[in-house]
Amino acid sequence: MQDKIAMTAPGGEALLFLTDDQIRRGIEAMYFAYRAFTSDPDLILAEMDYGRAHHRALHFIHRDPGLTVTALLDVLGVTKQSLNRVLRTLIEDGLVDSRVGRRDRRERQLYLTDSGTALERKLSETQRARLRTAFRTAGPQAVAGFRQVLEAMMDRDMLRQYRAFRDLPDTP
Amino acid sequence: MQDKIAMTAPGGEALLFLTDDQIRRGIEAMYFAYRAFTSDPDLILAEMDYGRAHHRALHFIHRDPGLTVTALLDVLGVTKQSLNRVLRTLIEDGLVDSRVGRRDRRERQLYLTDSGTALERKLSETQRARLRTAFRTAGPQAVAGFRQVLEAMMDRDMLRQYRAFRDLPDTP
DNA sequence: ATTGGAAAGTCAACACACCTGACGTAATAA
DNA sequence: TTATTACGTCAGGTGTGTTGACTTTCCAAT
Repeated sequence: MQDKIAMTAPGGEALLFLTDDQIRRGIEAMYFAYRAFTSDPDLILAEMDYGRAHHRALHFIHRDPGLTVTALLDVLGVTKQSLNRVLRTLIEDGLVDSRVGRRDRRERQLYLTDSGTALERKLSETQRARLRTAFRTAGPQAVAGFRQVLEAMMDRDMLRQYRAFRDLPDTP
Repeated sequence: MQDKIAMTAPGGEALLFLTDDQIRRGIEAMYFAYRAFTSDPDLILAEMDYGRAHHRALHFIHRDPGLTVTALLDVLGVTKQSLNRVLRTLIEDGLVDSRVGRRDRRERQLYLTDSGTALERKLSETQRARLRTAFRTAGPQAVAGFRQVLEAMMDRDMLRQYRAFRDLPDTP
């Protein structure tokens, strides 16, 4: 059941977990797991003519209420034209509130409305449920390894974004 | 550095790794890691008017040479119209060879040509390099956990596809 | 031998999410 | 005053996915 993961003596060369085949299995694991991971919210989103981009915007606005458009652009890594289309529909539909920046009035600070919060919760709950089950099944040690490997895969920029939010207040 | 992962006595309730915040971090880890994971091949693909769909087709044809269109459709989980557009360009460009099925002459069996093999290798090498580095950094225990959690996240169908290829010959 | 149906391929039309480039407006900073 | 930044928008394009309708090829059962 458990793959044999073995190391020879320190400095050894036969690191079974670095085999080409093991690496290939890692690649496919990423592919299939990510597909499963996005499938649940995709079903909900499709019903309301939204896509993953809407989900991502809701997620990061929820995580850091009051963040500016530029900050959101930065964390998502897309162009402003692309984000704007998504953001406009979310604002029109009353899920996101765009307020003039407090320090700098050029900036727009983004907040979820009540219904925006509700949809974000509904979408992420499906993913949380999946991850919770997977975490429980795999156990704490595996979860630690899961996060270690994923973090080691990230580029520096992404790792920075990933680590950025530890103890932020919910309302600035 | 290392997140505190703790369990109380068996049957305990304070499973820190199942905290809502820990789950959220898991969600973001998936998002950022997958983005990093696909960014390298995306750069290469963009240069040649290809996309991820082309990469995925090349990958699975490489993994299981001679598989039928239906089998590929099944593993990719897309419609035949969608796959066909991709497959047609790959065949036209001489990267994939489509041969009439041996058992059933209605079927098409798919093979990579030499240049197809070369491109698949070029694309996957970027991912393998990233994963190899991440695996080496995180260590064998973490890699085991990484795979355990990802497998636990998959749907049954995907897990079946994922497990399907262990000791297949390269040429049927 | 004819028929039913599966496998494969094709055409059309559409939606979504990304992109580049160019332009305009408002507000801060030099 | 001028330059820069932040934001929004128009236009045009690509890749990937969808439904629906249709034809051709071919195996298999009647």
